[in-house]
Amino acid sequence: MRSRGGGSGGIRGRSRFAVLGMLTVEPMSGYDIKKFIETSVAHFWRESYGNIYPLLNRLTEEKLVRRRTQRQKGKPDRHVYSLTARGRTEFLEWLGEPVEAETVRSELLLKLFFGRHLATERLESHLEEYREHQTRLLAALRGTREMLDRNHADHPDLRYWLLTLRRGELVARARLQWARESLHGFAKNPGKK
Amino acid sequence: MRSRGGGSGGIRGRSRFAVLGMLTVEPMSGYDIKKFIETSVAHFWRESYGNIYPLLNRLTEEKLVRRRTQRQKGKPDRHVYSLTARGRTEFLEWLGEPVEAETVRSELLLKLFFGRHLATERLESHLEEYREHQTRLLAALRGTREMLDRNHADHPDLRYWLLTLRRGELVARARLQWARESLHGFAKNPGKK
DNA sequence: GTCCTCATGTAACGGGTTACATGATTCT
DNA sequence: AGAATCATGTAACCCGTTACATGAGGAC
Repeated sequence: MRSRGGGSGGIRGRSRFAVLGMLTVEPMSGYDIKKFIETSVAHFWRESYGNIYPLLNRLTEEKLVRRRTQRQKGKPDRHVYSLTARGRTEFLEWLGEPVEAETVRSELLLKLFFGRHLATERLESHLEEYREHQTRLLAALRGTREMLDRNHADHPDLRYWLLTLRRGELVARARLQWARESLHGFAKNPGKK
Repeated sequence: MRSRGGGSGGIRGRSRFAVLGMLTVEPMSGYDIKKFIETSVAHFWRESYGNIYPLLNRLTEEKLVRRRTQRQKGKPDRHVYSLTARGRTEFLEWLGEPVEAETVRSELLLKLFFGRHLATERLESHLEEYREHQTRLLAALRGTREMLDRNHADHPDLRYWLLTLRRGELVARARLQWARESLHGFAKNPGKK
């Protein structure tokens, strides 16, 4: 019996397709992939180097990507990866499959759920911090959007990138609204409702 | 050097405080905890039995909870856990600490981000499914809210429970709005924007 | 008869993070 | 002088899920 356990979906991890997908944009090194993720999908997806590098090696073994090595002076060799035909096929297959249930976990909500045991000021400071975080996030999203409009107005992926940005903005706004509303609620009625 | 690796926050897992917190509501068995989670915080937190039971054993060893065993006919012994003073203290400590950065990963957004490579119908079906999912979620949240108002109108935790529900509703509505808006966008302009 | 609920637990496994290791170059 | 950027990689380790194992009693 060898198909037990494992995250949420057998042997096919989530990260592999993220990486594969980034390579549909253009050939990149592991380092590039990380940077690109940070400036494009960071609001809904992250990867660490400790995940990316071993992954790229596995993908190379599986012939889903091809590696070209560029020698550099004073720096380690730069490995530029590009999709193979098989890699592209597998990626497209995944892309068409229904989205698997997402595991959501919000530590903030968990803390608020038990908020009765928390001093009102602490509770408010949690909300406060959250509000600030969402504000920063919104600003970052707007920044990204402006950057895209400026630098990538003709990029074939632009439309889809904006789609995800838009969701980020709408959700961040809703969270912001909720944080404000909740803070007002506690300001008016510190002890109880 | 023994404090390497590990999720996001050293040896203190996220689940332990979720479990500890549930026991502030009332003493419960592992089974109860799971059920309670499903009817209260499921929209932002989940736990599996395979996590809960071993966790309760560890918490018992660490003297953060106390176990009472109830014998039953035809069923396994029922273990009812309650917080110890130490357990309560550790829980309250955690409750006051700032919320750690949350890892967000949305497979849907990842797929849409690469949407250029997807046939428009498939892309729409992803959005469609998401829209339905959010609609069901909203209905469930409203159901929970009504249930709370009916059965727990005087529960000391009610206010905080409603707070988390409210966030669930606002965010689900925003996501729903986004899904509709995006579907309209693609209906009008299937090929490109 | 078959399915659901109650009830607890273990084994296997995949996944992903953080910290460490290394080191030249360029910016401040 | 010190920090950040470029660049790749490994080791340790925690976290949590799924599938399996077991079994009585009640509902339909």
